[in-house]
Amino acid sequence: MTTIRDVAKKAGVSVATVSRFLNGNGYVSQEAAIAVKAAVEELNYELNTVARSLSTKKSNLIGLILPDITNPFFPELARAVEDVALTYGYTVVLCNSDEDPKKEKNYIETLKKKYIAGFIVTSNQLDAPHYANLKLPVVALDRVINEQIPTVVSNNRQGGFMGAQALVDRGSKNLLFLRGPEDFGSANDRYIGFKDAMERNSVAYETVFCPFHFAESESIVEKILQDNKDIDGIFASSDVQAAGALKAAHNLGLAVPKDLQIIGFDGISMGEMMTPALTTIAQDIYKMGAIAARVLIKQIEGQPIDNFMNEIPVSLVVRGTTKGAVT
Amino acid sequence: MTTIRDVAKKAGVSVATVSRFLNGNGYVSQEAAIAVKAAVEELNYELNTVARSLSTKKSNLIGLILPDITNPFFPELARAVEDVALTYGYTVVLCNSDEDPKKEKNYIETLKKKYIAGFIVTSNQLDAPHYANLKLPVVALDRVINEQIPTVVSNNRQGGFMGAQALVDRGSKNLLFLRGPEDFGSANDRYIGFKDAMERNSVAYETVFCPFHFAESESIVEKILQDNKDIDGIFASSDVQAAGALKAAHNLGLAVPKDLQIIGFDGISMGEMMTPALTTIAQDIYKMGAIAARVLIKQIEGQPIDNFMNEIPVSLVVRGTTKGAVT
DNA sequence: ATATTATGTGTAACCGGTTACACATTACAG
DNA sequence: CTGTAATGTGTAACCGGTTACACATAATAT
Repeated sequence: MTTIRDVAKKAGVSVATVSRFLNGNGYVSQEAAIAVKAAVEELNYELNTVARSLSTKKSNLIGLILPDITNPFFPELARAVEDVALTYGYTVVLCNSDEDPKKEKNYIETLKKKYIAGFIVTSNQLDAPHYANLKLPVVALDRVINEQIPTVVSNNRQGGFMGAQALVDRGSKNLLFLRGPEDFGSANDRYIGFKDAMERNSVAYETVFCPFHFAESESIVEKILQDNKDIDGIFASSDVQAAGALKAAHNLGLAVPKDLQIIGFDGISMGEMMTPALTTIAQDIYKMGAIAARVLIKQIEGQPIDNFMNEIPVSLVVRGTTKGAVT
Repeated sequence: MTTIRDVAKKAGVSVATVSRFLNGNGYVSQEAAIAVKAAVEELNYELNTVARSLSTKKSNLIGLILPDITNPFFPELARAVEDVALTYGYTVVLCNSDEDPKKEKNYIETLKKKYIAGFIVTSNQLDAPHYANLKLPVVALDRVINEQIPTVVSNNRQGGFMGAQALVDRGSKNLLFLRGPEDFGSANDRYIGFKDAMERNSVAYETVFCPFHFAESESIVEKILQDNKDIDGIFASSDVQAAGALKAAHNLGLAVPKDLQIIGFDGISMGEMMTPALTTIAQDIYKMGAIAARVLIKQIEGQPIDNFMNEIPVSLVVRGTTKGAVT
């Protein structure tokens, strides 16, 4: 392995000059720059990032903390983060916390020791102070941690409103709203938006807490649909829940969307695979991930953050689980 | 940050002794061990892995190369790899190559510079020599690279046979087999198994190449079903393809499984979410990932590898896209 | 003409570990 | 009782970068 000393020798300068040239800081004469550049190319020199990390206590690693890699929403997000990070020369370490706080802490500790440059946090296993005390650049993605931490979220309230309104507009009179995990702020915002819409429309509705997991959603919804035959519209806080609801409807022989309309939330590509394809409030997943990555990198590189709250608009994607619009 | 020198001072020994104690190699007297242990605890010392990596040219990082993080099969695999790696003290870096050889090479180069301990490769973007020349422990997962590289794959031939036979047993007389990407060995094994079954049963069949992507599968299958109304059974080389086929069937108003039976391959949990739920040849995804991780770690730690070819049995999971067994 | 500032470079210490090697002591074999 | 092996420890070099600081020269200000 060629080192910076080899390069220095070949270029006839000191290691300090080589380092300065490589990092573009300090003074380097034109002459020296040319010599170093030639030596680097001739020797095929590649900088050792481990040595650099040891010395600078920095790295080009970004941690992306995900609660559940098995929920398609997160891989789609991860892909966007990765895309952007790579173009800026950062490597993303995916941390699947599996909704286990211990696992998440373990990841954070391990990566801090590796001088990780920062974290993008999409999970909500740990409480806010824990992230705030990290002494590291952090971006909250798809959730709010606190006002000091730059945040990228969808306009969840608006989405909640839109989904509810869409069902009402299409004739649903008895709604079921599937709330997300109680401790998940974005899910609560969706609920607030939903309630908002309910106040402006006089339709009956009920709500139920439901984890973002298919099988649980299926059984919870199936039970409710059996107890309450009037329900003719379900709005889920996530597409995975909606998939469960759709399954439940099928299990009970309900015609979707004729007897029961369903709207999900997320806009994961899996929605298109279902039958009927899922109508949903689509988040701009790629954009969210991309912005989160950019904001984190800005922070890492000490650039000013213009706005701490990036609220991304959502959109209603009408597919098969709702009736044609009743305008 | 407390260093090994702080510990040495506090324990009244040299850094070499501390290091030997920490790594459990070389001679350390009982007395010294106790003193060091106490000092470590008192000072809350934690070893700096970056410094260690620089010195040893080793790390506890494992790279997991995935072709497409968006295909649910891979996150499920990743989870298993991660689980096992974590218990052995390794950290997994997920490398989503996005089926782009350049991206994959970039990952490999970046991680080699970080003294990555080894790779688990599930992608097939690069040719065999590239992986073989890595000078690093490698495990091939869900694909074969060559005989020198330890391999974990499903019994794909058997799976191909089973799926085909299952359709025939359930009355399908005109099969369509969706082949996977031509350069993907495991998919070809599934095809071989399928053909084997075809030779033992006199049923008509046709095959078509089809990428492991939902939308393409849907349109390819829809076209074929329109051209050939006789097809009454589809066997897909992956569940994602099968999802596309199911969608195509729905688009054309075909009753599944009455008019058309469908069997997928993989056993991803998404199969349960579809309607009807997908009958499939299930791979033991968790087991595959777990074994791959263990075999890689064995290699890394210089332990002997008992068998280079780990073929994991598959199983037929009968759900809703096939008729009840005709025994 | 002198003081000050900008430009340019090299030496050597440092980041925090590992480990070769030299040196000591103790145990055991012959 | 001596020779050899096993046990135990410390010093100092090394991994491959970064950078504070000292020093030199050229450019500009006064």
